[in-house]
Amino acid sequence: MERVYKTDPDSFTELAELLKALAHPQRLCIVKTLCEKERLNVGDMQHCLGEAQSAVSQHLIRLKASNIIVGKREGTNIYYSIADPKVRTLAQAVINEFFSDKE
Amino acid sequence: MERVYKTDPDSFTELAELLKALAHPQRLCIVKTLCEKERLNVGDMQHCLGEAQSAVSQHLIRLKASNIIVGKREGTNIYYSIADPKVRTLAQAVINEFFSDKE
DNA sequence: TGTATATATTTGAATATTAAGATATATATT
DNA sequence: AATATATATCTTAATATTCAAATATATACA
Repeated sequence: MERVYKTDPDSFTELAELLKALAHPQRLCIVKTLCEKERLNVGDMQHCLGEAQSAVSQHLIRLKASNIIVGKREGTNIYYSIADPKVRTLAQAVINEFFSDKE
Repeated sequence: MERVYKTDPDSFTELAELLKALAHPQRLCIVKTLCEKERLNVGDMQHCLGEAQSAVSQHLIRLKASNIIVGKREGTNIYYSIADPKVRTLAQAVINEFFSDKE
């Protein structure tokens, strides 16, 4: 009996987690905007998303837990930004690829 | 009161669905391999994944439902392949981006 | 027709995700 | 200290995902 190919699903666990964290309309919206704007506080995102405060906050926590964003407190606000260049590149690649050539 | 930005989360619904379908280790494994091999039948994937037949079948159905793959019956086998070039490009971009520069 | 092989579907249980409302915490200002 | 603002956490209910086992279907072949 012959194996046609051999690949290890375990090696995809981390990427699957990352994609899962991105795979939500509001989180994608947050990430895309952060890719463009560098940093935003939660209130700004609420305006953008038209979402309940707790919902936005939970999405941010999810994104932070997946190391997609980081938050920095400044006074009463917390400013979020993309955690690292690699994530930014990946997120932008996905979004651009998807929205490009909608011909 | 001033809006800092305005983006519509709804426009991300479709992309979120796509990413959600990809966001599973075994499905990523399937998709990556299909990107490289053009086409595979279910039995081959089972060998690759080391998964129960029903699990593999259900992942394939999920991927098919999200228009990521298509299946073509040939006799007793069903051969799956990536549904369209755009999905292939996107999937490859994600995977390459993620696994590249693991320096 | 009967049987083997490849694949799909159904079902059920465990777990995860989501959203909303209520409450809590941290900081700032008076 | 009291109050306001920004954000987080907890709780609950609804919904979705996952996997495995059992069963069903489709094709091929004797």
